[in-house]
Amino acid sequence: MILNESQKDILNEWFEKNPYPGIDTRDYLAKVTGISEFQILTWFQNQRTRRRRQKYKCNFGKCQTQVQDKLQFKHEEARQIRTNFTRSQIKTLTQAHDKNHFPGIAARKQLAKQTGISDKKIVGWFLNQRAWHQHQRIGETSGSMAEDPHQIPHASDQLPPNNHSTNPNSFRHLSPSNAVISKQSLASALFPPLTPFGPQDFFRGSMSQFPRAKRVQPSQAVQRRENCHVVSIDTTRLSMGMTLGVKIPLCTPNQRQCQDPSEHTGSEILPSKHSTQPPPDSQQWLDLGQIDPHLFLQHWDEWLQSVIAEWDPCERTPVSRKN
DNA sequence: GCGTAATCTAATCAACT
DNA sequence: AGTTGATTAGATTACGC
Repeated sequence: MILNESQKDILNEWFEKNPYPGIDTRDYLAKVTGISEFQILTWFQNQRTRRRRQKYKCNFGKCQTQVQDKLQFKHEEARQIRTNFTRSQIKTLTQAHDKNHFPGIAARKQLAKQTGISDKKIVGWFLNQRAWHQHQRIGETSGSMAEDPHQIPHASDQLPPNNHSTNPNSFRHLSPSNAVISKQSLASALFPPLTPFGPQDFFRGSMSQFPRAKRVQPSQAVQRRENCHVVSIDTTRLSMGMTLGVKIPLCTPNQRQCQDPSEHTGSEILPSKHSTQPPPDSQQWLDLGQIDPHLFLQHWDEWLQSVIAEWDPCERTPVSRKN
């Protein structure tokens, strides 16, 4: 869908006033422009990202200004009133989620019709549900790893059946023994203090100057894994205070295909959007115990140094990117 | 205070220009 | 090749109970 000029004019005008419109403004704009509130939301999100990218290209003041921008508009407009889904709605959504974690537009429309929930809320519900499952899975994996230090976490494991009603994001309340360590801790353990903004900023999402973990779309995951040999590491064995499974590219810095370690986060191993086939099994993943630790450490060191050497803070990526 | 819907950023895609 | 709308993960915020 392409917005026409008058629609863009209206949105741009409102964007100048407030890049963080609340639900009332978005509803109003939806009426005025004739496009959905969800599309308004998406348009503003894309605009913020792209204008920021232009504005702060090669600008180290980004972090500070971003925060200021957000604080300036935050809370000025109300959020959408929190929805309480009914049991039957949750049941319907959960059943759909069991069948397919990535419903397309057609499936969502069907669900919207069935439940009376808007497409936007369905998208949000599935997002939160997947997030909950992902962290639940990691939590279970790290918990079991503690019992069996030889067990390698395989991100390609099938997702467990959805037996709970609704508790996405409750991973935040995992007990310490089960908790997935924060990305900040992971970053501080993985990266030397050469990063200009320190480990705290490294993974801070909106604050990040250094690229955050690169994601792979569900439909891409299988393809990329086939092109890159990766070592799946049980990081609990590295005594670095980490419990999150990390996969490290087993290739030299000159091998361009798999330089970015973040391409191999667990999140990339997702069911294909267009396929009901389970992800390839874990046979392609090498057990750390199968390789020479010295060889591994050498590659690891080489890789780290290459990332640091190649990283230009003015560029958004430490290594070459597809685009 | 807890559970979780809503919202954020960044990365990425496909379709279009 | 650049632009744009859409979708995703992961993180965070904030509302309702």
